[in-house]
Amino acid sequence: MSYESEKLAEALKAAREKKGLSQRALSARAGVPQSHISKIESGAVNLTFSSLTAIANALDLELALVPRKAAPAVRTITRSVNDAPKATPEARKEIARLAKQLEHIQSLKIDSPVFENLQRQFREMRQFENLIRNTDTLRSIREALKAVENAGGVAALQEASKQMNSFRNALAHGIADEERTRLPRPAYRLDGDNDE
Amino acid sequence: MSYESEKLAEALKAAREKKGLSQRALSARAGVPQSHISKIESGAVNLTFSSLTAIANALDLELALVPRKAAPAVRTITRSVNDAPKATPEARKEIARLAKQLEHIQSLKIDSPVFENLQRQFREMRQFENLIRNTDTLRSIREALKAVENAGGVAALQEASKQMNSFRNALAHGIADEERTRLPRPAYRLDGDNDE
DNA sequence: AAACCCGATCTATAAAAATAGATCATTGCG
DNA sequence: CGCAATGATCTATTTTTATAGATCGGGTTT
Repeated sequence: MSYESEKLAEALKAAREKKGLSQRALSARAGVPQSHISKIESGAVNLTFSSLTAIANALDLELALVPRKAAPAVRTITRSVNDAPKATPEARKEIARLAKQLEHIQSLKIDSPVFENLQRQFREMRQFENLIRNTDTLRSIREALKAVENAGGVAALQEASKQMNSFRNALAHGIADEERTRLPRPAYRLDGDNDE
Repeated sequence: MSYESEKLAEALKAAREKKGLSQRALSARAGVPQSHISKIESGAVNLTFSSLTAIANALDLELALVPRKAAPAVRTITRSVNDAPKATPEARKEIARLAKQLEHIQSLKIDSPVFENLQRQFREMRQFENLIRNTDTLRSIREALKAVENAGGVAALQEASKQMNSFRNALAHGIADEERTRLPRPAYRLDGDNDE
């Protein structure tokens, strides 16, 4: 296999893992069999354009043909986007557990507005999962959710929701801090109003 | 055939014609039969990655997988290269001065990691030199660098590096910003039709 | 007219991708 | 331990690409 296709295989695999998708999950999104994704990621096939775009699309990637002259600039831009801090494996794992727990509760058909709210908070919290440095709160939330099934009922859901909300807020607040230090204000503005 | 592959076909054909190559000439360069290139350009075929890279290579194009978030900026930089817009004479002049200044500092054999970092930032910044509209920051950086020789030392280097980094980021961000407000439609994109 | 180059279109064949589906060993969790 | 999910690996079948090569009509040049 060529150097190019090895790099492609690695890039696709890395992108998939970064999004926390399994091969089967990606398979469902992209409409490509899991067995084929496995082959692609191992560099065993010379995939077609349609497969490539289907998978790239499912991974929120775009395929671009860039002039060689522009390639370095493109790499710089891409890296600046990719270099956002990465979620720790522990955080990812804990979030996966939580997601599973929520699925389970959903299957119980509780149908409470409190639960819907909790799910929304969970989704919002996940947007900041890269910033999670400590999984204690997540574990605590999961503990609270266990009680839903046993005895807690709606009260347990409310406790979990409360914790989820403050956790999400804490993360969101943390972002602003980090942004400020990671991208220092230019001493001299280029021209008028830029972003933010 | 899909929308994406039609776009790809058009992009490849346009790139070939822009370079003034016939299908047979490209065929010789890329090692792909002319008949196949004809089929590809007419969108009659779902080409494989190896064919795609062979042809793209022969056309001085590079295939890039870019995060959707970075795609607008990539389109802009691509177009800015294709349309061959030139940096303003002032920007070019100021960059030349800066380069000279850096060379001079290099000759002083300071050998600090801060300086190496600065040089890298300078190279990355230059990739966006076509977008510079205001040279104030560049002049400010040069001022900071003058202090290196006199009294500033590494502290001056750090100040320059900090400014250089912000400037580069501002340029890269400015790209996306401009795209978002001025050009709702992409110049070309290979994978299109998604919902969202 | 004759000689060329262009891109599109055919034939025919070999090689490989894509697909559906089952299976397997490993790992983590209850 | 039992159960579920993971990625890799098979089988078998269908579809498609990739290739070499000839050919065609349309232009252009000599």
